[in-house]
Amino acid sequence: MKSKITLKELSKLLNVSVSTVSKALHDSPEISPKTAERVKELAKLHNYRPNPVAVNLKKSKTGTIGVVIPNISNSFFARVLSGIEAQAQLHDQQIITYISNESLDREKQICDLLTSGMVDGVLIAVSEETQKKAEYDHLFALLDYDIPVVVYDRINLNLPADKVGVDDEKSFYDATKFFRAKGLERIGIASAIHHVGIGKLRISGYQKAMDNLPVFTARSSSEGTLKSKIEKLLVTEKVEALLCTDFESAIITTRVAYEQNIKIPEDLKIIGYINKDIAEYLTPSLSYIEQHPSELGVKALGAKKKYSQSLTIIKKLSVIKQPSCVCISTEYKPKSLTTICSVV
Amino acid sequence: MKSKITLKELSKLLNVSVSTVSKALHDSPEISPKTAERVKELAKLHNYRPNPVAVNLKKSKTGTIGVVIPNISNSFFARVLSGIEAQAQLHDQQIITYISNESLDREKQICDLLTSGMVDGVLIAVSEETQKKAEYDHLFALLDYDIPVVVYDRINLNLPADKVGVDDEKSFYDATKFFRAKGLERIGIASAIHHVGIGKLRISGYQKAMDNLPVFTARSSSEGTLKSKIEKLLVTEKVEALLCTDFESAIITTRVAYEQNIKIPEDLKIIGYINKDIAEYLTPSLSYIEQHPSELGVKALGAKKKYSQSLTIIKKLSVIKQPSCVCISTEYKPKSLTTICSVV
DNA sequence: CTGAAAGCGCTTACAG
DNA sequence: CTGAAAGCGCTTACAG
Repeated sequence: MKSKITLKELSKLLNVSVSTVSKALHDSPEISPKTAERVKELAKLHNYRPNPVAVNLKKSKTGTIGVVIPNISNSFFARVLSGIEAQAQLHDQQIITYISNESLDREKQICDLLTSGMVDGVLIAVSEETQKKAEYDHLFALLDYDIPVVVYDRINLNLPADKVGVDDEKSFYDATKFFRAKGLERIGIASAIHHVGIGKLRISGYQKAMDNLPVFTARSSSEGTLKSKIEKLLVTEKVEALLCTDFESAIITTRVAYEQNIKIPEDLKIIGYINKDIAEYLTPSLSYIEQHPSELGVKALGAKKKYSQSLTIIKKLSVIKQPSCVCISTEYKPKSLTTICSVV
Repeated sequence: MKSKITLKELSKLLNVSVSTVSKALHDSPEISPKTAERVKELAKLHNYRPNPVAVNLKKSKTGTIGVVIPNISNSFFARVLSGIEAQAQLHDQQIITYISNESLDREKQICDLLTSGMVDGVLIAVSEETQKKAEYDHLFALLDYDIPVVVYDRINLNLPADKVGVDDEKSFYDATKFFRAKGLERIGIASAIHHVGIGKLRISGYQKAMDNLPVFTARSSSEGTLKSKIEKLLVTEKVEALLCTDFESAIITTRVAYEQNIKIPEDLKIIGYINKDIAEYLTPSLSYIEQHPSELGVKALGAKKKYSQSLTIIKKLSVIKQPSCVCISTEYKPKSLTTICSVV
C-alpha cells in the first residue's frame, strides 16, 4: 500500500527545502538542472501527486463546475451531461452533478450549497416547478456571490446570465419545410404542450413555414382529448405528414396509427421532437428533430469559461442549429442504429 | 454583490480572535454565550459560509465521491447515478461524475486522476473494453492508494472491493417461473450475449426453472442469424412466451412479431432484460426485468461508507432482489406510465 | 541557485 | 472564557 507522499516528505528525503521541490516540479528556471532532475526522479519513484485540495486552496479556486440537471432519466439531459463532461476533461475541470428532480425546493438547496464556494461556476437547467412559479431568487443569489452561471436548455427566463439552448421556432420551421420539400402539402401538427412557451414557438414555426397552405392542429381542449384530435387529423383530414411538438403527442400518434392500421412511413410521415434513442427504438422508428444535446453541453461549458474570464455579465443567447431532420425508417439495424440519422 | 467573507475578516470586525469566531460558530462550550451570540449574529448578517476547500484541507478529506459511468446514455446508468446522488445528498457528499464511454483508456485516465486524491472514494462500473481485456491494474492502483472502491453493476471481476449488482441467474429463474405460474409451457429464450458471462448466467437461470420442460434457445451461430433463430422459435416452434436476455434480442423479437403479424401479448408474451423506460415506450409495451438502478446506486454508496469506515477489504456481493416481472400492456397511459410496473 | 517566510481559510490542542 | 500557535499541503514573492 503506497500512502500518498507530500512535498515536505520529499524535501526531507532530498535534503532540500520544500520550495525547491515545488519549483523543481514546476520546471521553474530558478532551479539548477541537477537538482531538478534529482527531485523529479524521486517524485516519480514515489509517484508524487500534488494534493488537489491544497493546490485549490492556495489558488483560491475549486477546479470544479456544478451542473444542475432537472431529470437525469431524460436521455436528453444525460447526453448534455456527457458533452459537458467531455469538455470539462479538456480543461481539467471536475463536474459535480446535482439532480433537482424538477423540484424547486431541491434546486434552492442545491444553489444554497453552491453559494458556499463549492464550485467555480454553475451550469443549470431550471426545474419545471421553478419555471412554473417563476421564482429565480436562488439563481440571483448565485450571481450575487459572483459565481458564473450559465443557463442551458430551459432558457426562457429573465436572468442576466449566459444562455445556451435550441431555437424552437426555427426547428419546426425547418421540419415543416423538410416535408414540403418532399412535395407534401397536407401537413399537420400535434401538441400536448400548446399552452407553454416552447409549445407556442414550435407551433408558430410550423405555421410560418406553411405559408398559405391549410394548417391542421391537434391539441387537447374542452371539446376532446388530444388522442381524438389526432385521430381526426389522421382519419378524417387524412394528413400525409404530422409534426409532434413533444413526446406525448408522438407516442399517441404512433398508437393511433397502430390501431387504425395506418402505415408509417408509407401512409403517414412523422417528425417528432423526441429523443434520438427513443425515436430509433420505436416500431417503426420515427424521424425526430435532433437537439444536439452533447454539443449543447460543450457550448454551455464554453460559455461559462468565457464569462468567467471576462467577469462581465454577457447576456448571450447561444442557439444550436438543427440540421438533421431525419427520415423515417422502418428497418431495424442493430449494429448501425445511429446511421439511420444520416439517411435523409 | 456580496463577496465572500472569511473568518479572519469576521474576527477583525468583532475584535476577537479567529479561533474564538471559529469555536463560536461550532457551538463550542468553551465560548461564552454572549460572545457566541455576537459572532453568530454578524456571521448571519454577512452570510458567512466556511470555505469548503479550506475545511477539507484541514480535515484531510475532499467531501466528494467519484462515480465512473461507462455510458450515461444508457438510462440504466442514468438512474443509478440518480440513486447515488440522492444518497450522497443525505451525507453531504458531492458527486464528481466521470464518463468512460466504454473505453479502457479513458477509464485509466480517470483512475489516474482519482489516485491524486480528488475524491474520498470511487464507485465504478468498468467499461466493456476493460472487461473484455480483463485489465484491472488501474483499479488495483486505486486500492494501493487506499482509496475505497465499490464496483457496481458489472461485478463479474476479480477485485478485492465491495460489489453491488443484480443476480443475473436468479432474475431469469424468477422470470421463467413467472411465466410458468401463468400456465405457460412452451417458453423460449433469445440471446445476443450467450457468449459472455452474464448471458450464460441468464440462460442458466432459465434452464433451471424449466425443470424437464423442453427448452427453446435462439442465439446467433454459424448456421444462422439471431433473427432467423427467433423466427424459427416464433413460427415453427410456436413458443407462447419468450425471454430476451438483452436489448438487441428484445428489439429483434418485436420486429419479427410485427412482420409475422404475431400479436403481443395475445399470441406471444415477452419479458426482456431491458430498461424500464424503453420497455414502456415500445409499441406494444414489453414486460421487463426491473433492475432497480436507483436502489443499486443507493446501495453502492452505502457499501463505500462501510468499507471506508472499516478500512478492511470486504469482498461483499450485494444483490438486489428483483420482484417485478412486469405484465405486458398494449395500452398507452401517458400520465401513468409507471403504474404499468405494478400491474401484474 | 536555494531556502525561509508568508499565506490560502480553516480547526484544534494548548497556554493563559 | 479567550487567544496565540501550529498545521492541513501547497505556491510564490523575497532575501540571501
